Amino acid sequence: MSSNGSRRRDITVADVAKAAQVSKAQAARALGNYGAVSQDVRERVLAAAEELDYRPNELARSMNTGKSHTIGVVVGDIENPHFGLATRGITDVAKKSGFHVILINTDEETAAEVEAVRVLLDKRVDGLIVAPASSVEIRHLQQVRESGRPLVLLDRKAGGLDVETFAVDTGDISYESTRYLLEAGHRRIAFVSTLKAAQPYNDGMELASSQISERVDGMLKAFEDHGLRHPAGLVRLNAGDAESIRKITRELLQGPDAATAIIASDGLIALSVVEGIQELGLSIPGDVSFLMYDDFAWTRLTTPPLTVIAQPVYEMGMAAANALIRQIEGRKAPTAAETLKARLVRRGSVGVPRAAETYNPPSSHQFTAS
Amino acid sequence: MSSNGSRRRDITVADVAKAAQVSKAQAARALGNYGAVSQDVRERVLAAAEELDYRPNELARSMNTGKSHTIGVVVGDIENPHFGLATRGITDVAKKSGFHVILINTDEETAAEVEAVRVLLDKRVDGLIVAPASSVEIRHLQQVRESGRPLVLLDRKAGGLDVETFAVDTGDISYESTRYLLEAGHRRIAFVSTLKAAQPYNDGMELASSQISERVDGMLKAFEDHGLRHPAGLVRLNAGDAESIRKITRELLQGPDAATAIIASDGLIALSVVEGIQELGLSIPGDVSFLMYDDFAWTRLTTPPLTVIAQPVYEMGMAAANALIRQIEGRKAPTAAETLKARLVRRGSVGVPRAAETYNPPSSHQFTAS
DNA sequence: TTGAAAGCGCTAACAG
DNA sequence: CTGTTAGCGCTTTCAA
Repeated sequence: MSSNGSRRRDITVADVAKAAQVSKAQAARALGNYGAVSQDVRERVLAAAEELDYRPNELARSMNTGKSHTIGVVVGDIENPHFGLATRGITDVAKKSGFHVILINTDEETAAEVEAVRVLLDKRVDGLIVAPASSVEIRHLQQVRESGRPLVLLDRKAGGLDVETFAVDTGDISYESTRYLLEAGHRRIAFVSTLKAAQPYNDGMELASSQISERVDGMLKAFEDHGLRHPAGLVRLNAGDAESIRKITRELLQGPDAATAIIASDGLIALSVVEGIQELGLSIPGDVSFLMYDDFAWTRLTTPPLTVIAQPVYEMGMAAANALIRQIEGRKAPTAAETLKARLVRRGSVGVPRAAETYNPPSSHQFTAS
Repeated sequence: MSSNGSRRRDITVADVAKAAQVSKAQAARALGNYGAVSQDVRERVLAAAEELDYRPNELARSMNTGKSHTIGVVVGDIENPHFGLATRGITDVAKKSGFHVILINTDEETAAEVEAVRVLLDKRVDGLIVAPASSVEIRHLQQVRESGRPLVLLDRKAGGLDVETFAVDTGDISYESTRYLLEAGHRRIAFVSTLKAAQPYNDGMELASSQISERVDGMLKAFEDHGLRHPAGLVRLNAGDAESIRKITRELLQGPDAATAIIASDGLIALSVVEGIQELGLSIPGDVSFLMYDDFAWTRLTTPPLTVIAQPVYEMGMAAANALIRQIEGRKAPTAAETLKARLVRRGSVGVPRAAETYNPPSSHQFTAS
């Protein structure tokens, strides 16, 4: 009965209305679940719709209501589990609230991000969640604000932009972690990040990522408070593909001024740094200590298991989505914003540096003190 | 000049037309880049658009043209790097062709998948890429086909559905891997999968996933060709969360009939299985041999590095997206479909089983023969 | 080339 | 409650 075979044209409210012998308006009301419809009419319409296998055209609906029930998400790299998890947090919350998610990848290019935001706006998404590639180039985000469309920032802050932002505060944890390494006796502590920069890092340089700049600052401050100065050349940016990361690792670990500890700025970097260390035939933590951001499951499987900075990434995604949806629905912000705190998980990859052993011999090679 | 301040209403073609002193139709033609427009008009319109900061309403555009330049992607679990990578392949290709991607997660629930497909269709996506949670419950996919909307399957086949499918053929590689283990002397080879099933696995049971059923079949066939019968109780399904996987691992590895080798069906399972093994204080490959599907970077960092079945996941995503876009644009299928082949990467997690050592003492503990 | 006018499928006023 | 009549912003006839 309902097999329309090669019928090309979609069934519309008009068709349903005709079949149910009511006006288009009544059919639409019954179907769209708004306005006033008698029980009788509703039943006839719904039955007809069922019979005809009617499917509403959400585009037409959105055009009228102005709502698409879709939120746009812009991230740097979906392939990075950090964003994979955050995205999962977003989609889980979105689904629960009846929102759909359009995802766009930027490869951490601001140009791609500008384009992505534009496209999403053109598609009339109800709101945007953006993990800005740069904390500085934010004109396009400013414009989103001005357009009045809800916007929430994820993972990174953007200076001078008045937007709800959900980013783990890594300044404190960077400080804490660095102190931990300093107390273990490390002085040559390296930090490796993918952050793109025109020049190699030098002291006091402006970093375009709030995350990275927080981390570097935290590290420098820890040194300072320790009465020390962070040695030059140990903050390495532009750690892009696996090959370049391994190269950086080799450079960091060879020569008389080799680093005794390396901090990897994310899980993808970590993978290549550890590979690089292994390639050099060095052992962790015997020869080099190692610390990384993000607590992925695999970090517990290496020998030794890795000491990591755990970040509530999934929660961050959830919080961002919740906030955005709240904005979309015009509800007020809760009085107390949840805080997203990172945590240092001490496992086995941090030890006492070789040089320190002579004047500060530890009972065990592994460093586990406070 | 162009600061409209608190202007709420969006700029439309009508506004641009007025500003450019041409008809709405002409403005639309110039803006939409179709129809015939004189050089003069085009310039005036474009200038006016620029001046007013006009942005087309893609919804309205889509409603007329029927094309949304958007493809819908439905996967079981974005958090699983397997899909993360595949999704990356899809989005990369999509972007290059000017398509956008709407992503929906199903948690491997068919009900959620049915809903996801419906939503995407309602949103009038130009085409769909689905990684079906079940190879059996495919009515909704059948309906997509019937509706005439382009559809491509990813990662898993769906029996009896005439659809272009991009899935790595894991039957052969399963056979090969099992033979590899058999030749090393293993007889009690376990296979752990997340596949949801009402009952524990028993011989000849119908599996709802083409992937898993291929893998199990390949394994059984290898045993058969070896003149053996695969022992009962070693194919374990329903390996959901980390806890249940560790429990399964413990069960598999304890008692007189313990497995001597475990094959993990994906990277997420692998993580927990290896943890489970470590918790039992067993060593790989000394006490248990281990093999897993998917070659993630971390598998090279464990001690020993893990022997894996590498799958061209990114390529799979790319191929699926290319095929879908080709269908959408109405181009013919290429004569030769690319094949997606898995590859056994022998590293250090497969050895000779304890029992076999007595009558077949290997020179080294590690098994590396062909 | 151009412009007027008629839709796309739906929601939203406005009378009954 | 119900139906009629306008739109939403754009594309697409169809004449001019």
